[in-house]
Amino acid sequence: MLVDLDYFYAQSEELRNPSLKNKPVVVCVFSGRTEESGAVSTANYIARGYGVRSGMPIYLAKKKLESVDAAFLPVDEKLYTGTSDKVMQLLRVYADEFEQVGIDEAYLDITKRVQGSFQNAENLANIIKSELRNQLGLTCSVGVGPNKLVAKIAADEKKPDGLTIVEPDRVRGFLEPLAVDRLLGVGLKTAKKMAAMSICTIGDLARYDVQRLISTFGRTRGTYFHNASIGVDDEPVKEKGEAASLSRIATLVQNTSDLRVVLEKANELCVDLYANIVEQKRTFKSVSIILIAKDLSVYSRSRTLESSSNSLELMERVAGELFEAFLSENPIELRRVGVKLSGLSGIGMGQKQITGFFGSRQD
DNA sequence: GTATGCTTTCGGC
DNA sequence: TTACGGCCGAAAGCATAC
Repeated sequence: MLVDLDYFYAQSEELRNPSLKNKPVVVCVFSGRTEESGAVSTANYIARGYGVRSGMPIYLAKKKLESVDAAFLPVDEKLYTGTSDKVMQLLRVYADEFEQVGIDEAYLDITKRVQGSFQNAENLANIIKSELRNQLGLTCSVGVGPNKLVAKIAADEKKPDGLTIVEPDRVRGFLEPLAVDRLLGVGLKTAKKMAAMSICTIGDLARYDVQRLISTFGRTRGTYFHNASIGVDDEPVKEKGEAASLSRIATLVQNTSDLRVVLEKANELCVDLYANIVEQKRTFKSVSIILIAKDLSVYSRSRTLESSSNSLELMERVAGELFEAFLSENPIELRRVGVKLSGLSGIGMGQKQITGFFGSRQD
């Protein structure tokens, strides 16, 4: 079962301030460049009715709502994390195995407790929906299926406040007419590539020769696409560990190719990241930089250290060198810059390394 | 050949 | 027609090690 909270950020705002419920609510990431620059994070369904969508420039969302009394609110991550924690605590109780995905979704393996019965699963889904509504005042959309892949697509089928059950013998028929981009891993680029191969629906994909898929998309993705198209998926519902990377990205006040301006911002991001790794008592092994040009094209560069570190000075130095090297080779105007730390591990360390070590001894 | 590590890009929310 | 965030993980593509 997949439980997906509806228009989560905007719904959290409605929960805090119920007077928002009868008007368009647009939760925005303001970049700080000008009064209105930035993008829409989430909008409630009233705003969506006016054509507002996630990722849309705020300017455009305002234009679509210019004649309406609408609320444009800045993201309040603390509020949403608090709401999310309560939701997850509630959901966890109903699962044999539980896996939170992002801030607003969770997979629940309920096979054992419903004894494999989809009728029992439907009843449980309805109980969960009522509990979320009555205890927390939130609506969600739920998908139930024989595996994670089908549950996910089922949950997307009816929103908001939906419930879609897909029993095993209905899986093929359910997926067949849907657009390929409903599959996880098929975004704009892959969908275009598939369209050029006359693959538009999941059914088209299911009928396509596996070997051709593999030669076009590679072994891993080709096989995945084929299995996904016929609803085959054996990914377990499994608790996630700590995040493997930590990043900060920010928009510059003006586009620039001036290294000094970039480094000033980069160092701010490093300080923020440093506070985070100190708080989490973690170290980093790689430092990456992310560069977004004025035309919104994205670049990244990274360097792996010889040993793990928790030093702010080293982080700033490596990021600085990467920016310097990039800009001297590509003197382009930048709009946004970011810094990412990966290869994260706890200080003292070694859980992963130790299991990896013993695991590799077997052959 | 297979496994592993690193860098870059893609895609989801 | 333009306009435009901030994260995260997965996978590709390449190099090197076994």
